[in-house]
Amino acid sequence: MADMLDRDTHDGAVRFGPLAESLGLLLRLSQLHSFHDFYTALERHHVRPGEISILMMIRENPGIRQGVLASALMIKRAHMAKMARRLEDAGLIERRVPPDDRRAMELRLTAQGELRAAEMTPDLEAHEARNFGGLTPEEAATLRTLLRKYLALDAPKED
Amino acid sequence: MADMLDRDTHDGAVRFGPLAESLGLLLRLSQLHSFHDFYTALERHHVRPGEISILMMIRENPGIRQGVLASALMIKRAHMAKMARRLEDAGLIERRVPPDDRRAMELRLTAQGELRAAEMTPDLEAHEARNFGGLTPEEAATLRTLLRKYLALDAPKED
DNA sequence: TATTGTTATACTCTATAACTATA
DNA sequence: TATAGTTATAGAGTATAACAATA
Repeated sequence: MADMLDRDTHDGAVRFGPLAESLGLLLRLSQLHSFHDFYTALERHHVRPGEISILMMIRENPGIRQGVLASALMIKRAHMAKMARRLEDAGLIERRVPPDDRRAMELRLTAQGELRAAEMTPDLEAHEARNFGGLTPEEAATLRTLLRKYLALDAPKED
Repeated sequence: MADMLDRDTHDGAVRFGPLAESLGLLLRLSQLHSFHDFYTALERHHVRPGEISILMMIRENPGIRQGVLASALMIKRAHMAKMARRLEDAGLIERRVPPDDRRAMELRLTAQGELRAAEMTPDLEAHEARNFGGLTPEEAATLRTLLRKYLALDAPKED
């Protein structure tokens, strides 16, 4: 269908060419695609996109230190500091200086934070259940497995 | 080592919990992971990350219209207008109003743009060849196939 | 009326470096 | 000296809405 195009006047289908083999671009477009649904699904909770994963990760790892969380989520420390402060101001997390290292900052959900996280969970799950794009559930499972391996998510990581 | 954790004082490995099944988060982290290498590999060409895919896409689709390109790359029209203008100012692309629709704007690489694209190609290819993360080349190929299907990249798309 | 591109604005995220207080 | 977190700043991406020209 696209083979009748004038070589120099584009009208119909877009050719990705070698870029269709670019893992980086495919990941970027896939992330945008996924994000679009994510955002509309979670919009009503009035939490910023980046904050949701932080809340959920703190729920899974109570007492996690800011820097550890930042590196797990590939967020810069400087940015994490701002977001953590904001979540504290919003009353969703508590930040506590541990006695053994007074430079550090441990993060935990407050009761209100737990509530908000619980409120968001159904919408998150609905988003995940819907977020298959053109994939079958089995293909989506394979995709997740490959992404985890790509990220070496189970192995310990350096900064 | 991590099994002696107090339920509430995190120190060792980070638990992703249900988030390890979140396609959205996995895509986001993977994209950041990939981008990190991409950025350092292409840094010396002094072209912004977003501009590289635009140049490469115009090379593949000479005469493509701004809006079509924007939707293919999932960039908002307003943003594309700025980037296209910038690339034009840099002398890398030419923007031409087609006679059949004088609202539109067709994009083509200039000679200088072709040169820059050609200069970047080896670094792009080196990045792609390196960008397997923890995957085997076969797994990376499967990952690309799944992402293309997730994106329905071959099928025509709505806005 | 609808569409293409443009401009303007505000917000989010990112990168960097300098700073403090602790270790 | 090195590390954890903070602050400040600049840059890049994104979302939205209002607008002009054209269809």
